[in-house]
Amino acid sequence: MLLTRASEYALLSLDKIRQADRPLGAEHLARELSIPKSFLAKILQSLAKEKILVSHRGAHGGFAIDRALDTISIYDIVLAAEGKAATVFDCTQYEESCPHGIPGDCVISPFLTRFQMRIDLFLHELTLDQIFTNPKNPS
Amino acid sequence: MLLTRASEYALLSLDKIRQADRPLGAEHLARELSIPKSFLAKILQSLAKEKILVSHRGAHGGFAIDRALDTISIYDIVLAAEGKAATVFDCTQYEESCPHGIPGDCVISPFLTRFQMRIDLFLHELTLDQIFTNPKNPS
DNA sequence: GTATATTAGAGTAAAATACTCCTAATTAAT
DNA sequence: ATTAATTAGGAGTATTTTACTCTAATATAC
Repeated sequence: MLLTRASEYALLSLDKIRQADRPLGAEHLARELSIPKSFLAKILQSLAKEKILVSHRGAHGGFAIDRALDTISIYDIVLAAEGKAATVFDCTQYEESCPHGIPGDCVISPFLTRFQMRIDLFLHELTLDQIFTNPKNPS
Repeated sequence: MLLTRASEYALLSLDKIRQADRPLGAEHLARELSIPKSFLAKILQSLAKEKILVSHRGAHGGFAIDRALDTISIYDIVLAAEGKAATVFDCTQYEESCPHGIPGDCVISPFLTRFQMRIDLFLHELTLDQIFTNPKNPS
């Protein structure tokens, strides 16, 4: 799978946070979304570290969004949540056992590069405001 | 990662097989590509089962392609090699712990579906004859 | 009939994923 | 100031997936 639960949880949390008018705590979100609390906390911390969220410590603290939603790409969210970019296939990871010897320079490399570029483009162009069906404008 | 070594090995093998004028054995391919033999054998078997390759048992046996390359999509190759379709994120796998209760029906489902469709389309449209740089027409 | 192959199924080792837990550090309210 | 609420950080663990191996059976060319 290209994405893991970290991205799923990040996106579900961001949907709740964007609808709130105050910071939401990790525990609150975990309860509302039925997500393990300490796992979610880690993910929210990652999002904060990458400036997708702002975190407020202490009582009445929590996480909030202080950027325009159309400046936050899904690419960045996934990158932050997963801790690495979503890749089609990472040759460099198998450096020791690359059939061709030089990772990224075999007959399938052009295909992999093209495929990866498609995905990156899609995720870069897509922003937070685009992916959720707007609750203010229901069917 | 979206793809695993199974797909990598499948594509590398198919490149060799398409260039050969006789069936190539698993052992031969494994040696030439520096791929573990019994693992590659499994993958080739899967490709044969899905009619991407034809296999010939016994002496002078091996694997060959008896279809036009432009009728073999990368989608089918990946499906055969991996034993399942390449998915962005499979909610149904986590059925028991879906935050929303009904897998495939939450706020991120439209995004996931759209993303998956893009990938499927790309892999479906791309065929074996398109991904390799043609050795008969070098730079 | 023997050497050369694929086929089938079960089993295993290593790596990635999906978490937990504990101990700070920080801040709001009292 | 003290306390309660909350994030931050690091280390550790369980489960699942990936990436394989091995053995026995079956088929084929010569």
